[in-house]
Amino acid sequence: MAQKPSIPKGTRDFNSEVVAKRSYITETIKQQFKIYGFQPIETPSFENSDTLMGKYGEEGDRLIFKILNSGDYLKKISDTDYEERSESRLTPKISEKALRYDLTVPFARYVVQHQNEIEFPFKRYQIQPVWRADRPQKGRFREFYQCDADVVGSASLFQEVEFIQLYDGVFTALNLSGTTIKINNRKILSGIAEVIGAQDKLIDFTVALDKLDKIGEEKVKEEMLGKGISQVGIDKLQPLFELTGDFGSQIESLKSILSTSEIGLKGIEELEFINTAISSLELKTAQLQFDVTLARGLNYYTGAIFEVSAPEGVNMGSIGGGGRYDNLTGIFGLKNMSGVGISFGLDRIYLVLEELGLFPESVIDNTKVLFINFGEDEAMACLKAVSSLRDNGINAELYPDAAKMKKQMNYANKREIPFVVLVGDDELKTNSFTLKDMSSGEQQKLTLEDLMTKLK
RNA sequence: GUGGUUGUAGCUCAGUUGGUUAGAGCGCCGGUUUGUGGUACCGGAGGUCGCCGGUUCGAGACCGGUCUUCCACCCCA
Repeated sequence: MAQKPSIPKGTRDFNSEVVAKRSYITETIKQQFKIYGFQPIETPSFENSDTLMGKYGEEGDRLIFKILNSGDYLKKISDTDYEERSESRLTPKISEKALRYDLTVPFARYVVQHQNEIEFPFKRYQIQPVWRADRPQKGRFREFYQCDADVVGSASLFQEVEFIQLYDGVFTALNLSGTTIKINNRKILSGIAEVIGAQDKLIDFTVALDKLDKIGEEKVKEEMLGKGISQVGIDKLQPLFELTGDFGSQIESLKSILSTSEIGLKGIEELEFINTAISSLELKTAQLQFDVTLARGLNYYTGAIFEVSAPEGVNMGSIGGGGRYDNLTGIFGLKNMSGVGISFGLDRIYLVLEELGLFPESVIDNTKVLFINFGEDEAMACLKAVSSLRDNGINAELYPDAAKMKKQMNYANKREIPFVVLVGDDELKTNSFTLKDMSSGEQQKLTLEDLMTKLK
């Protein structure tokens, strides 16, 4: 055999069964998106590099797949540029396009570009693949799907409330109960940074705090100290590490820490509003949890931030995330356009549903009946019947060759087709159809009409 | 980007300190059975041992590189 072909690292082929299961998830999500009033849009798989670069931080830029210019892309490079071997100077000259890294930034670009045609507040959803040049590992691919819903043009906190309901709605519809929607507020993080005198180190501070449940209190403090946050400041954080109790009481203790920070108190006020609303509306299967360590890497969030974790016992990173961004369209020149959005990680949700055995049996829309081929005349009669079945929405097929009976039956068996129809000499003469139930082995002679009703 | 791990038949995997012609189970194809699948029995096909190079009289096995798998870190869906 020749050298086997292959696909790039971190990409996957999907067989029919996987496609059926994946589309079960996306259809469920779509349905919920529509119920909440979101309309679909799509954007190109690649954008101009400057649309994407610099929007996800240094780490993000490194993970963006760059597309090499067409033609003789080295022609215009000067000798000095070439000799310098500076990646950051050379890359923009040989690559002017890049694969999209998420759906949020292209969406912001879309809103700014089409602002005059859009009715605000604008509610859109988008289900498309994104690409990241990451190293693959569990639940992590280089090509994966995001399912995003965003609203721009409204600063109302009711949007946040509705998004939490939407999360709950989707996971309930997928029969995935026990998810936890973690919520925090960027303003609270800013407030804390302010109180401990580390406003300028907000990112370092949040990245370190985010690791609390993973590496523990001491290591977090070490990392903060290492990043240049003062010991005095870190000591002020102590109450943070001792936060306990329910949503309400955690917020009360935070209030005292943040009493001197205007922005911090604003964040708390927002959280309280959302929590009160959700408490009175009630969630179906998900649980809303305040998590002060929740940071989320993307630096465009300015208000609420969300992250959804799978039910306890399933080892999987977050299966969804999102938040409020007050100025995302600002980077493309449209000011004062607050937005908030959430994302579902299709590929990870798939892995979770698979692990918990939550896919319904019926997701695969298999052929219902196979007509055995006995020869040209018989096949012709079969095709007529097949056509009427198809007209009635019954998945039917005719075995294309007059192969041996055993081979044809075997095919039906392997494909798990539940019924076969036999039309030979006898049936041709009497204009009838012998229907065989593959699981019981029973068979009976029927008219076309009876066949139709049996298979419906 | 850092560290580890994996690759032998379509699939799951054996293969001893380097030594003849690389094996098993399942699957596949054919037959027993020319209008009846699953079971049984019989027979058969299928491998440049991921790829490139090195050491050796001799490499599936040892060494280097590379690609790939999975995992952890970083970061993230």
